[in-house]
Amino acid sequence: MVSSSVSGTEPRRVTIHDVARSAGVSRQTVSRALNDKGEIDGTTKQRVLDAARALGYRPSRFARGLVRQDTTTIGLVIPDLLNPFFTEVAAAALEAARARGWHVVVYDTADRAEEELGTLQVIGSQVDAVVGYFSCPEDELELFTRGMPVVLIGREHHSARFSSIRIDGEEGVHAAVAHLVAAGHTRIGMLDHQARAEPSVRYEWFTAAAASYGIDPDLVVGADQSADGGGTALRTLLAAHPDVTAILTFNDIIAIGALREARRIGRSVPRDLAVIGFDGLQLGALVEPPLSSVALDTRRLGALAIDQVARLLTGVDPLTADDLVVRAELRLGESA
Amino acid sequence: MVSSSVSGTEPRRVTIHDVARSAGVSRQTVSRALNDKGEIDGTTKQRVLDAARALGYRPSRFARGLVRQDTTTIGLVIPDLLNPFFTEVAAAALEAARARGWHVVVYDTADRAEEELGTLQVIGSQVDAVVGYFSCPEDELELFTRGMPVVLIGREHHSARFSSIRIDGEEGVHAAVAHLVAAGHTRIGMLDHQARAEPSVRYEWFTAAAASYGIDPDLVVGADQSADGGGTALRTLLAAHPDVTAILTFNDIIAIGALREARRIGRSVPRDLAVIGFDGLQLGALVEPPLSSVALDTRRLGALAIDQVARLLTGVDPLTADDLVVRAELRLGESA
DNA sequence: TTGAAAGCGATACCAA
DNA sequence: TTGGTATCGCTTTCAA
Repeated sequence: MVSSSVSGTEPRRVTIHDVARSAGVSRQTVSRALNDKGEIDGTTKQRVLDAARALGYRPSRFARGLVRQDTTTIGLVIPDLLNPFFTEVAAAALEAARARGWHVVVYDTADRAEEELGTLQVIGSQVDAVVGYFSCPEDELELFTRGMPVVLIGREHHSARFSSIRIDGEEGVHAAVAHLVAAGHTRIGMLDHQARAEPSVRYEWFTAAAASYGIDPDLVVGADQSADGGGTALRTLLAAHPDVTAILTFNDIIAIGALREARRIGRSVPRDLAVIGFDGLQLGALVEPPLSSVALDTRRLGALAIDQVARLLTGVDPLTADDLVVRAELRLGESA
Repeated sequence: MVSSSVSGTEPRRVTIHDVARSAGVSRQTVSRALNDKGEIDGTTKQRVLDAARALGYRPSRFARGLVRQDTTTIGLVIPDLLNPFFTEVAAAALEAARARGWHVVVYDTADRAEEELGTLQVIGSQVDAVVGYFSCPEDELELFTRGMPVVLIGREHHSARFSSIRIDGEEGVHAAVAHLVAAGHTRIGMLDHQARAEPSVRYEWFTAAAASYGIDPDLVVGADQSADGGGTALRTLLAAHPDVTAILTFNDIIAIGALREARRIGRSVPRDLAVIGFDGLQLGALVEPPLSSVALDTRRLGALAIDQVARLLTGVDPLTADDLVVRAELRLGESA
């Protein structure tokens, strides 16, 4: 039924003009009929609608957007949609955006910095604002997002050019360590993020908390951001420090991998090894035993980012760094 | 640094015209400078670029799209981004679209049919094609997507108006049942999808396979599409049929819930209860024991959908129903 | 109730 | 190397 180009002829776009001609009216009348404006005769309207349908007419979003400057589209850039943490944030952002009638274009950078730039290049001319995770240098970010509101998530340092939502896990991690200490643990290890050269902020929170309890903070090993990475890291850690009885991890995925590995090597959790993750993924409730975690409110994270975009876009009353914070708190499962 | 409206004045858009005036050149020269065309003096170009920067100029995507009819945006509609199955499909679709330089606007309908229509209404004027899961009646779907390519996923019946990717799990389910039978199981239950009135196609595959082995196919109970739903359903099933020693489930999420419930009630998996899911989620590898599943190639699913969109969009050589199939195959973990 | 004309903000094709 | 003009497809005045 849909007519397609038969003999190599380009299927030239059906415009409002074609509909007008076919219905024997002017373009503006077509516009009225299509947009449900009043001031139009019922019969005429029907005739126009029929003609439009017959021709398979679809208004150009560009032409329409050009005239009624209203549609807002934001670009959401995340490193990996398959990582449940980002998925949760994305879902929250999508929901908050939908509530405002905005569209969200999602870009998955596959965790590669070079993809980020490519994405930004493309995005730059396609969205009204950008929200996301970026690992590329700020000056490049700045270069590619000129004049556009940008809200960074979970990126600690930033220039005045950007808004950024800070993840504050200091208290949560402290509570986690306190919980472990109270349970009698004295040798607490950490499976940190290994990708970056310097230790993560989460590790710094851990060392600070450990210090306040007189715990040795040096039982740390880097882990790849995956379940397998967590398993491998746990093995490495225990090989070096067999006396470790509890671990904190950079995130829940790593923790889940550690859980699995512990089971393999016959360490019962939490009896022989207590495990506390970070992020508070819904996924944590599905594993055995249910994961304890320093949990983040991902819904709030996504909603906050979108809220700030809204403020930036209208220019009214943007939130300051003090408000752009999501605090993590210890949520106990059964793994610690 | 970003100038915003100070005294209630609308922050009128900076156009190419403003830049031209500020740089003392014509609009076309500005366009040349911005788009890296040749035929422009280096000095002039720099002057224009500086002016643009100073003014915070950003080209209108609508105006640009209007004249260079090239950008393609597709709408991806999924019921729930938090459901790992849809996430996997979405990730695959995103990747395939990116490879083509397309943009993907993602809409989460929160599993509600009425949201689907609202989404379609909005989407209709914002994208060039639609890919996704829909549960609303076909005629409504048709109404809201007039003249636009639509690729449905995993929806069995469909009018000629749409393309649809069929999920064929017949052989996979048969293999699953064969595997269970070979292991000595004779009482095999199924935790089906409960939302719909009629039993699912997956259940039909199960009954067909069961029949060929002389297995009673009536040990079925509906489950909510969640881990908790799986647990509840398993409880119900075992209460009615305590002699069941193996189950198939509508999907992996339900299976994972069943796994957890089995553990709670002291049934060891797979010794006391064999479990086989459906979907083959990556998540299945994280639970204990690793889930056996009738696995779908979600990457292919997403890629295939995007491929068909491409064909539909250009009008060349669209795939037929026979090609639009993704077959599921049994992938054994340790749960059966 | 309808239509003519004037934009919306950019790019393309000429001519200068 | 530049600038004028037409054009993309649609909506919005303003007249008729």
